Amino acid sequence: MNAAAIPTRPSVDPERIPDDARARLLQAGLRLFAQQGYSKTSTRELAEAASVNVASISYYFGDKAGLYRAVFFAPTGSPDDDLARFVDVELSLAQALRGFYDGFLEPLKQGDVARLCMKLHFREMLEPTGLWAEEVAHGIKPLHDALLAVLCRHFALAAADPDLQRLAICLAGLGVHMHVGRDISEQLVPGISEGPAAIDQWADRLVMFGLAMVHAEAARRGAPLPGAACP
Amino acid sequence: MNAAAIPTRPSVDPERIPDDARARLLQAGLRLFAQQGYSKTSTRELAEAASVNVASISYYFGDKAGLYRAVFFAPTGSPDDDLARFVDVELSLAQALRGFYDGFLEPLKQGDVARLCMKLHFREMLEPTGLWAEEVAHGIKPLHDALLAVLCRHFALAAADPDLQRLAICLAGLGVHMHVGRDISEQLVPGISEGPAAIDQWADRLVMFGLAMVHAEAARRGAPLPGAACP
DNA sequence: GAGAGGGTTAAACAAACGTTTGATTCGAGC
DNA sequence: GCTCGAATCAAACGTTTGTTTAACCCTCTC
Repeated sequence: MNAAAIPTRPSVDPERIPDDARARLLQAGLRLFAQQGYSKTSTRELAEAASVNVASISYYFGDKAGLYRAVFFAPTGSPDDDLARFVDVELSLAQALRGFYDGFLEPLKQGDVARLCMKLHFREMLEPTGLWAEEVAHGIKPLHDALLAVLCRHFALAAADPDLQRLAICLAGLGVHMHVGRDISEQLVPGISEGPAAIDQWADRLVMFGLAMVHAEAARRGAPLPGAACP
Repeated sequence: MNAAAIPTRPSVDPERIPDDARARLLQAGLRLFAQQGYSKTSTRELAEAASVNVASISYYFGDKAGLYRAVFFAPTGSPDDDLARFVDVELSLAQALRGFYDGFLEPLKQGDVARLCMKLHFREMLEPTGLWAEEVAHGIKPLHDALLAVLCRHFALAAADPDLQRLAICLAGLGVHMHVGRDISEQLVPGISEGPAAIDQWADRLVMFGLAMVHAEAARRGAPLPGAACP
């Protein structure tokens, strides 16, 4: 079927939460794709979970891949919002790191939707498709570059060198691991990430650990930062 | 077909590297399952990659899932080896962390086999099946507990509290991220993880960052460790 | 009331899937 | 020379896959 023939979201009323077939398909798609992956989720399973007919998938999204694309790029909180949390030049290093990790952890405090959305994105990490490349370019690369810029500023560097890249990757790694390793952490230490209070405590620790890593890198360079733990 | 009828590995000669159909299937299975996942890999694709007939899969492993199981639990370097690297009570904290992260990073220095094996395991992390639970119990839990024991010793604690658990999870997170986020790191900073020399440099940094995190936690507790950066 | 058209439905489609079958080849053992 | 069993093969099995078809509601418009 011609892609141009696919009907767009009918009657886009931002005021009322839509509960039509299209919305239910997006909802079911997010849950099923995130929980069991693309290939293991059949169109009939999707249709049944959304309480719609199988044909609705191709009717609204062209095909199964179209539904997946729509789910993947569904409103996931603008990446600019995450950037705004920590790029401000007025922010101290600790404040910037706080904003950086808040961007990672806040979705965990919200409902299952945001969590499933994250899981879906991280799933693409292991089986890179075309979508993931786009996500890296538009969602992750800007975040990484922004973090590098913040670090450069505090290190008084004109440009990032490999060691600063490694620091940035490790800082991000702490945040990534909160999502990727969440289930296994819960299995090892039940309740360690359960509830908003626990997430807030994680944020405190991530900031503390991140700060320690930055100061360690500064010390290695022989140029301790102002406000370091040991002046 | 009865499971008991599945022929076990014929003529187990540890001296000679076997190149029979069974071995080639395991090899192809590791590569294909790790690269594109279980569902996206068809039996015909496996058979063609291994240059064997499709029927050989059910002949040697019962079914496709049996081949996957065999690949998953194939000799992946005993978990005890990883433990032995850092549990020695004689080791300093820095030495223990060095051993801990070496266990994570050494597979990255070896050939593709070890790397694919890691990828296969981390893939199970996102779609937990029965196999993953077993891997957690036998491969990851001991590692986590051993790391906790080392930390307890250096912190002079009788038992681990939640904050020590968080520290251990973050320390492990740095190692995990080296595998999970490797591809994307390479995409963000080409060459950052290419070659054994780069991996060694990563090991140095991970130890440094890990040490900084431990010391930060000690400082937070108001009980700096001996040998801290700022006595 | 006739017509139009978006939305939904059950049924059917070809293709691909995992698995099984039965025949064939090969080499060792008696 | 013969048998037996392990190993391999092409072919076919029945199921499930994603997708499409054509008919069928509805609710509006004229």
